[in-house]
Amino acid sequence: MKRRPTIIDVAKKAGVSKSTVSRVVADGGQGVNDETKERVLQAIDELGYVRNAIASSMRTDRTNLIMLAIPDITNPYWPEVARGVQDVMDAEGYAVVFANSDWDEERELEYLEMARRNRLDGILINPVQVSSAKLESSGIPTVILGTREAYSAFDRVGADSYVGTKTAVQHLIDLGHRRIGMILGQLDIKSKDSRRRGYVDILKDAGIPLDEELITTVPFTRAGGEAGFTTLFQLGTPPSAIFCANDTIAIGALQAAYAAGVGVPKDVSIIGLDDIDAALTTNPPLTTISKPKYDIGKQAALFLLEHIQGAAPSFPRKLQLAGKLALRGTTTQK
Amino acid sequence: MKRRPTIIDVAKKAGVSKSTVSRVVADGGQGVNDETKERVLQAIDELGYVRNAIASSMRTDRTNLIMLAIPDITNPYWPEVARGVQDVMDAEGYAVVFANSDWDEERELEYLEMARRNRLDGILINPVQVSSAKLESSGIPTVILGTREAYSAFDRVGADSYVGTKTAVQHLIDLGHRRIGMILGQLDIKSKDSRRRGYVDILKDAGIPLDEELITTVPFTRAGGEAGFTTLFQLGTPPSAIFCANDTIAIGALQAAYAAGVGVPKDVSIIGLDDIDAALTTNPPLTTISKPKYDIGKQAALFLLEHIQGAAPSFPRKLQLAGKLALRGTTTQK
DNA sequence: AATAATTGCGGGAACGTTCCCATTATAGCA
DNA sequence: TGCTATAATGGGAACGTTCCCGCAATTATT
Repeated sequence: MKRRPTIIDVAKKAGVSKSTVSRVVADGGQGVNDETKERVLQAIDELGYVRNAIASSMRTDRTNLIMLAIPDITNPYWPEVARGVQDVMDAEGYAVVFANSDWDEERELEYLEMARRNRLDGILINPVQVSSAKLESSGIPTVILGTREAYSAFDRVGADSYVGTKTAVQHLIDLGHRRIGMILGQLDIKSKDSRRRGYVDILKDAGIPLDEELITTVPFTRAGGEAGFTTLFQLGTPPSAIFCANDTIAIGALQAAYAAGVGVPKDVSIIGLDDIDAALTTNPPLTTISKPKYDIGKQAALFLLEHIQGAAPSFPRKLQLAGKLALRGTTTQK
Repeated sequence: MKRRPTIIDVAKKAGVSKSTVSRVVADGGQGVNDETKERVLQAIDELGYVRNAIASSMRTDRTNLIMLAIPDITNPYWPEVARGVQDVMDAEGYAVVFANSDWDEERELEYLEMARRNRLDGILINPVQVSSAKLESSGIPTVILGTREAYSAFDRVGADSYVGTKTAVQHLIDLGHRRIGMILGQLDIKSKDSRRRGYVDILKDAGIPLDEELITTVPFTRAGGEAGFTTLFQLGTPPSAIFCANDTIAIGALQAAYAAGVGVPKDVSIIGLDDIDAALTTNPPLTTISKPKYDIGKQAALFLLEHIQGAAPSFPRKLQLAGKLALRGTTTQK
């Protein structure tokens, strides 16, 4: 294995000191006159010198690497968020390490340890079970994806599910629906669900009495959506419209309706939340609240850059990006 | 900023040399007796020492980092491949940096440069335009995702689109179809298309004459699929079945059929390639050839590990994983 | 019992860069 | 003209770990 040229080799060839080469390579030539700089760049070219970021990191304690820790990259919500993160960080010279927590605390902790060991400059995480204290004690700048109150000590960026839910249910009310079902997704985390609050509040605003039997809770899967639809349609008076906690559930409900010979949107309107890719491929295409996934990733990355660069305010921020109604084919007037 | 404890601090506290601490931390205690090892581990615990992987890398020239370079993480084909890569590398203690080439050579080259600068241990890449010579000159162990002949000097892992196409068209033939259309996807790369070869060969095997007007080429988008369907259905004698170059095109064709009042599968059977998530959400669910995306990622990662560990054979390997027919709702007997 | 091999441990040097302080020459100001 | 400030450059040390060789003690072999 041929030894790679170092800054010392470049210095010798250009007839300058290693400090001067470093000034050209790391500081863009600041403090070096143009003639000297040219000599150095030429020597770099002739030798095929490639800077060693590991050695730089030893001295600077900066790696230009961050971690994006999410539950699972194959979940259709996350690739677009990831893309927003990557585009911002890439433009600033950072590389992004991806980690899948699989909704498991032990994995979350292992990745935290990896981040510490590798001296990563920052962490973007959609935490599942890891405690806020553990995140803080890593000593690495961290921004939370999602807006859970358990992490209120950190900057948080997420979608506003409360407002998204209200928008969705308002859309159904505007279409004349009064008997509106809701299929909630079940999480391991016992959190106060913003979707439920949004639904309850918008019904109250509209003067529609709350009927608990119109609310059912299922796993966040398509099969869960199918089960939820079946439950709601076995009621004495089924709902004329259903709000689903996310698109995956909504697609399951849509498929269950088709299988049961219930017309969508003719007999029941269905609306989701998220606007994943598949929402455009159903028949009819799914009406949903579109979460700005790319912008969530982008904004979280911008917050993290501020922390890394020491420019973040000392108080934690909570940024909730509003979703927009994506009116397609699964909702219609009662 | 409090200085973090180093191996020297641990050595002092445990009453041993730094070499002994290193043997405990890096070699699992090999060459250190149990009593000494326990003293070192206790000192590590009390001091909260965290190993510095950057310093290790300086000495070992190993980072335990690899790069996964793909065109775009938001393309529904790639998250599952990525997941296969991550699960294998994660289990071996490697972290994975993700890169999006956006089908642009300049970006590909920039990421290669980043990989060199950061002394990454390996590269997994679905190359678009970057040359084989450039990949070789990086000096970093590299495995190709996909099986393009332009990269025959490297180990390659991909799906067998030739066999996949033959399987799909054979399925249509078995259902009695003889007038079988094909919507091909257009790439910037002028490659000999294995899908086209598979189609031509299987028709010849079945004694069905090739009719060029049954072949149309569109962009790899849903809109492309719509346009391709429209073209084929404007023929004097439309096909009774259509093979689509990937699921995204197939979903577009399915939507165009619905919009044109053409029944699927009653009036035309449609089959895709890939088995992306959305294939399960169409109505009817898409019959397709399921590429083993997770296994492609996994196998490529296993090859890369062999290269990193110096255990790879000196001849390049080409591994093509067969797809399987996923029989759903868009194909039926003529 | 003597010699050879193995085990356990320590200290110096290497890895490749950045930072800091010192020196010299040049430019600017009183 | 003399003094001060600035620009350009160089060399030593730091960053935190691993590797290598040497030494001493213990175990195994002849």
